[in-house]
Amino acid sequence: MTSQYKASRFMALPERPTPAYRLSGMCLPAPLSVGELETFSAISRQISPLRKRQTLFAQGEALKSLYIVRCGSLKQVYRDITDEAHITQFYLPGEVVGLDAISTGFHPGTTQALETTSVCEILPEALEEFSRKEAAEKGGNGCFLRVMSRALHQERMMVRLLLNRTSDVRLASFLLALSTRFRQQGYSPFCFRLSMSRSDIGNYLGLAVETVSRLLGRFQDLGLLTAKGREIRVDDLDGLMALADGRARQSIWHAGIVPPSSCRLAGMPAH
Amino acid sequence: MTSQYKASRFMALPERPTPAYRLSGMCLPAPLSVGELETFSAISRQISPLRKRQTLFAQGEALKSLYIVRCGSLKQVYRDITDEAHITQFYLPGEVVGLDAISTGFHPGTTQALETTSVCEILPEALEEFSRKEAAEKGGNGCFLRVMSRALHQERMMVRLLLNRTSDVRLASFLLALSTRFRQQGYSPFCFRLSMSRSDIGNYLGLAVETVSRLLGRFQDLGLLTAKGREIRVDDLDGLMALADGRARQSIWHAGIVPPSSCRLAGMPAH
DNA sequence: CGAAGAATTGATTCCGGTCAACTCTGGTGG
DNA sequence: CCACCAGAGTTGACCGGAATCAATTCTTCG
Repeated sequence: MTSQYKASRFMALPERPTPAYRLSGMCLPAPLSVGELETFSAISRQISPLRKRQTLFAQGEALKSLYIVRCGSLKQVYRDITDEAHITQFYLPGEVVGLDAISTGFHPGTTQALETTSVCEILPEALEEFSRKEAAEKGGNGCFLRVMSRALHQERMMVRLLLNRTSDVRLASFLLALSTRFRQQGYSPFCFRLSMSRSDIGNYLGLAVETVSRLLGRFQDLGLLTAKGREIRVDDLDGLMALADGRARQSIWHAGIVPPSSCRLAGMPAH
Repeated sequence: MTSQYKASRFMALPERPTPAYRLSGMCLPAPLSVGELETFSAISRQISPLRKRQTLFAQGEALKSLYIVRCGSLKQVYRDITDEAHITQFYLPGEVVGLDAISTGFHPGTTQALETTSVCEILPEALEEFSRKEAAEKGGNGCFLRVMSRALHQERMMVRLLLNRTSDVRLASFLLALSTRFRQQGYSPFCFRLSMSRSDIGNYLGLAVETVSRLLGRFQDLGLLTAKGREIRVDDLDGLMALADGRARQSIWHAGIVPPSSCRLAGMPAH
């Protein structure tokens, strides 16, 4: 037992000792790796697909099972005491739904399908059995815990992303995250369909719908992408990434193309 | 085995079936309950206290142990690729430090003491042993997982808080969270000392230092609290809570007291 | 088709960031 | 002991980004 081994006891599969992470692509919870997915598949069972707008569970409902998204997508909506709705997560294929209910035993938000969506159910008995076995083998440091830790970390990065960043950076990061996810699922990272509305995106990113719309228009003017309704085609991935990493020269409104009238200075006397 | 029991298998101690949570008091990771604290204490060992500014571990360092704060406080600083520092957490007594390192095996941020601070170390061997036992007993649904789930949930609430809320709501929520924590630790919830600087608070909440300073002044004018340096006295807890829950009548700048000059209109010709 | 929701576009407002000057505090050394 | 200084905190003036309000237009879909 080397000291190297000792030091890495908490580790699952050491991924990489990255000292600093990029902000871009941090907008969505990390999916399970292929190996993890297989593991969980073994203890889960498919349930009949959800139609658009159908809910998987409602806010306040007791946690019965965890779920893994197979295909399609869901949004988790948390309604606060002032009855305002906040979208706290989008769940895409490969992601685990329900982790945030474990502490209280009740779901903190309603989760509903954005399109026809199929999920697998991880029954508690199966998970229990699985955990027991895993714990015996690896000392309680199983992939379940790892998934959770990753979600936690992602969430912290998300806070940072949304906090000090301008609207353009937020949206660019979000789109890149989606693009990455689609690539991981074997779809084109350049051409995909948004399953969520503009207002869902705005809500999630803390932006007004109008801002999302304007930004998409602006990205198009800059040649970064083409948006037709909910169809997105990424034309300049590097450009988008530069934007998302804050590495763009200046505000996108001053990057050559004519700014919209509302941003031109109202030439007021500088008395 | 009733269906009630079955439905609550994932649950630890069902806390309450709250359908909607308040945003206020969601600013800090939940501490361990007394029971959990005892449990972990049994498998941890005290290490020599940290002096102010001393680091517990640095960003990128391999995860060796988890820690529980005994007394004092720490901040976790994440430095991004543009070398900007982001405070991702404050850790107060009773909180577990290091959970977000489990997925990669490396700490995503430097963690340093804000004041003289003592922590307990949870050695990996002890935790392993503990988890194994717990898994055998309760089917892998131990308090460790619960702590993590809670942290995840807290983090999501935090995002919501920072995202759509105005600066006054953010700061009020933050102060209330601190107040609550002090009460839980047996200290006065009305009278406490901030261990972090104004700029730390600003960084954490995504506000400029100046804004934090102005808001504290404003809160004082409104009779919500008294701030003298880092000493805080809460004078109107209900008022603060109303503010934090967004249930305050209107913007705090229009609540009677004279607004600062910079907010008065500069009477410019409206042509 | 017609109605309801989604998306775009324009005009205006305002919150909070930035820059700048200043004060206050605590720590250090002559 | 006090002078000095650096960092923390406060205050003011100004400006810009994004919210808001408002008016259309474009999509779905019953």
